Amino acid sequence: MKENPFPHFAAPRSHSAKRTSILEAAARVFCQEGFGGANIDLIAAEAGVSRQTVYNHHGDKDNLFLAVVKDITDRMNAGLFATLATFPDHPKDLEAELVAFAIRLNQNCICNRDGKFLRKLIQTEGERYPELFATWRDEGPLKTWSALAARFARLAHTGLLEVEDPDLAARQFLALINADLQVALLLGETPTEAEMETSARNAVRTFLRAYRPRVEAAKPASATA
Amino acid sequence: MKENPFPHFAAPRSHSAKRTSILEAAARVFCQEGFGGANIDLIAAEAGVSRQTVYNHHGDKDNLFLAVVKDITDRMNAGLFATLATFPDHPKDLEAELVAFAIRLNQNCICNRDGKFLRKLIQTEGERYPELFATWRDEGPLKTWSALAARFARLAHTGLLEVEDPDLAARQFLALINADLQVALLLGETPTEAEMETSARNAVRTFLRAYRPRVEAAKPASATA
DNA sequence: GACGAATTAGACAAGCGTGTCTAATTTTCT
DNA sequence: AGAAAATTAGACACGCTTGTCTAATTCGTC
Repeated sequence: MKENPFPHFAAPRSHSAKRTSILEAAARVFCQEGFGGANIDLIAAEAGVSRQTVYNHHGDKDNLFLAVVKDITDRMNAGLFATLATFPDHPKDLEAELVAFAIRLNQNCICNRDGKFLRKLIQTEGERYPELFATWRDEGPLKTWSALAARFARLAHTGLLEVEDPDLAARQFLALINADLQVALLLGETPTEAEMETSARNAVRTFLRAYRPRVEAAKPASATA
Repeated sequence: MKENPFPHFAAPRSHSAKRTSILEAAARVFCQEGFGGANIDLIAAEAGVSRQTVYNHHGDKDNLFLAVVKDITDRMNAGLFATLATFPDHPKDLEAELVAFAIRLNQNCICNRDGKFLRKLIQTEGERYPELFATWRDEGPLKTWSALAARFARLAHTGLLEVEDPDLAARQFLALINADLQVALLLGETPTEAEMETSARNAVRTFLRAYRPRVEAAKPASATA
């Protein structure tokens, strides 16, 4: 059925690949049906695996669900911080680079498959597993906000922005980024690239109108950087 | 078990009151468990009604679910437009009145029980009943945006704001209002009044910094009004 | 008080989903 | 090739849920 081109090197068919496959299928099904409506036979079928194998890998349904959430939150947080690392610390053109950053954030974190899944799982099962998602919140959004706030504070320090409360600025930046996408996201739709770009452009324009220094032009960093 | 103080006047015990009671209980259970996990026995018990009565009023589970969604969306939209009607069209103190309006919006529409239920139901079952929630979107958010946009356009016309795209301003206003509450809402928590007030204040300050006329002071209304 | 309609508790069949077990097969390692 | 481990299909028991049905009871009305 399948020839492995690296028979010596690659064990990755049976065990770990199946594990991944199960987690992905489970994520899909849990998201579409909710925990109560999810069906292990269906998960096994979508993963191309027998039901027993699902039980072998993750004891029972609860355990499988926990594994799915952990898997997604880990990937989500990794993507989040990877994208945060691309924040324009020394911008030549602040507006354009913030727009590009906002687009990356939307594409790689908020609007992608993991983002959609996580949002839905949290909304659906958040009250059933409070501590589970409390962990996620502390490790994900809270740290994201601090990290983003620190970047804005630094930009403020160089005079490019005028920010009293960097944490607030970070939250509002993220809120504005999604202002145009909220309903689509709520309904589970995935915005087009054009929509994400427009949304980012609108958000950054308003953000900068609110947070750019008001009177005298302070533009020291763009040349030195 | 229960004495009716107006035995002549009030028939409203058997039929219509039970109907309401069932819808409320069903809303609670559908929200907590999702459609798949919801249990009609539990709904009947929470409504203080026998299972058969549930089936008498709404044929089957699907029908009951549709009735619940219709009930909530109707109430939600009514509350939304009632609150929109309190928009400060002729403000003495624009910032303070916008803050008060934002608080009303959050308290009466976004953070209340119906708002929470609707958000969760849409997220949970939106893909199962696309046309159902498409109707909601067209009747609710879309009309809300237009209405709010029209108000902002009017304020811009009087010179109190400087708005190029009123629809965008409306979307961003709503996004900013929830910037500080997003995670709590996602997790199904209900923010305290103090949190809602702070969130509203922060939102309006930033909104006005972005949308208040920039250079020459156009402040005709505050004195004349 | 009596009638009719609604409600109730409970039993019931049918179907589905979980989780276990077994025996046969495939895959991986030596 | 041969041993050990993982995977598979299928059967199975068990419990839960939906939706129907019936007989008894309550409620509102006349």
